[in-house]
Amino acid sequence: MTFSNKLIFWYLQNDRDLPWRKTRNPYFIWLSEIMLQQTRVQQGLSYYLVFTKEFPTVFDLANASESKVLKLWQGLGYYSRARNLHATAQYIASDLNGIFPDNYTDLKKLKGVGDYTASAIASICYEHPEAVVDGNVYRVLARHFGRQTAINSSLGIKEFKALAQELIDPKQPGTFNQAIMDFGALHCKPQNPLCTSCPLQNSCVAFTTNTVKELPVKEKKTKVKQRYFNYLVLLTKENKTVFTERKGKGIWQGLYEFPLVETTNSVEESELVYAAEFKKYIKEEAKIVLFNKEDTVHKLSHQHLHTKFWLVKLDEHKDAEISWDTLQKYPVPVLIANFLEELDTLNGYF
DNA sequence: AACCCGGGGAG
DNA sequence: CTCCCAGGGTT
Repeated sequence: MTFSNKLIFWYLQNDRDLPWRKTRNPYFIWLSEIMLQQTRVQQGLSYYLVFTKEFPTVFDLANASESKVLKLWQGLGYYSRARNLHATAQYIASDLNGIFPDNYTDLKKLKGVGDYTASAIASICYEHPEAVVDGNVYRVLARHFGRQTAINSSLGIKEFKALAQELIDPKQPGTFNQAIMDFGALHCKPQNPLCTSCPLQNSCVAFTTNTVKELPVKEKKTKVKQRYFNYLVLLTKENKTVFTERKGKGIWQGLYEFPLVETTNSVEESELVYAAEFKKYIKEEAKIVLFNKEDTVHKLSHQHLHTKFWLVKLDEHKDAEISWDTLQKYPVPVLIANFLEELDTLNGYF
C-alpha cells in the first residue's frame, strides 16, 4: 500500500464527524478554514455554528457591520482574521456576485487566504490536487519520512510543500488532505503519539530510528515581552464612561477598551497620576480606586500583560459618551470581558 | 528572514 | 511552566 492509501484507509475508519464535512459549499468551507487557522477544532466549532446560523450566505456576512462580526468573533483571537473575513465577504458579494473563485490562484488572492487555505478550498470543494501543509502535515511528514529540516525555515516550508504535493492522491485530493490532517490531530499527535497502534509504523522512519520525540524540528521561538497596562475605568454621575476602539498596528485592532496608560513597570497610584498619558485623560477632580489588588496577568502567545484596572469616579468627563449599560454590545478582548464579568458579579461595587 | 497577531487545551 | 493548534500578513 502507498502512503496515501494507508492514510485514507485509516481515515475511513477514524474521521471526525464535523459540520463542515457535510458540505462542499465553498462559503462554508472557507468560513471553517479561516476559523481553524492556528485554532483547535474543539475551540472553533461553536463559533462555526454561530456564524453559519447568523450568516447563512456570504451576502448575510457582507451586509453585517464589522463590529457585529468582531463581536461574534470575540474570544477566538487573531482578530485580523475576522476583519479579513468580512472584507472578503463584501468583495465576493459585490464584485463576484457571491460566486467564490474556483481555483488555487484566484482563491489565494483573497484577503486572509494563504497557501494553506487556498489549497484546502481548492481540494475539498473542487477536487483540485493542491496539497495542504498545516501543523499536522508538517508533523506527520517529518516523522514518517525522517525529515530534519526545520519546518519554520524557508527551506523547510518549500521542502514539505513539495513532499506533500508528491504524495497527494490526485483522484481524491480533498479526502487525502483531510485524512493526513485528521491523522496528525488524532493519531500522530505532538505528544504521546499512538505509535504502537499505528498503521504506518513499518514505513515510519522516526519510529524505526527512535526519533519520534525529536521530530518535527522547529527553529527557536521569540521571547515573551512583559507589558504593564493601566486601564482607567471612568464612571460619571450620569453613568457614562470612555470606551474606544483600538486603532493602529498592535494587538486587538478594532476591539474596544477603556483609556489605557501603559507603563514600563507595575505602578502605584501616586506614580500613575503623574504619568503624562494619565493627565491627558483625567483633568477633572476624581476619586480613584484600584479594582484588583494583584495585577491581572493576561497571557498572549508573545506577550504577558500585567494589568491594573483603576476605577475613576468623577462628576463629568468630556469624552464620556458611552452609557455603562451598553458596554456588552462592543467587541472586546477577553481581558476586558473578564474584567466586566467580574465587576458584574460585584453588583453595586462601582 | 524575522516579527507580529489570541486564546485555550494538554501534559 | 511549555508546547502548539486545519496560518497569514507585514516589514
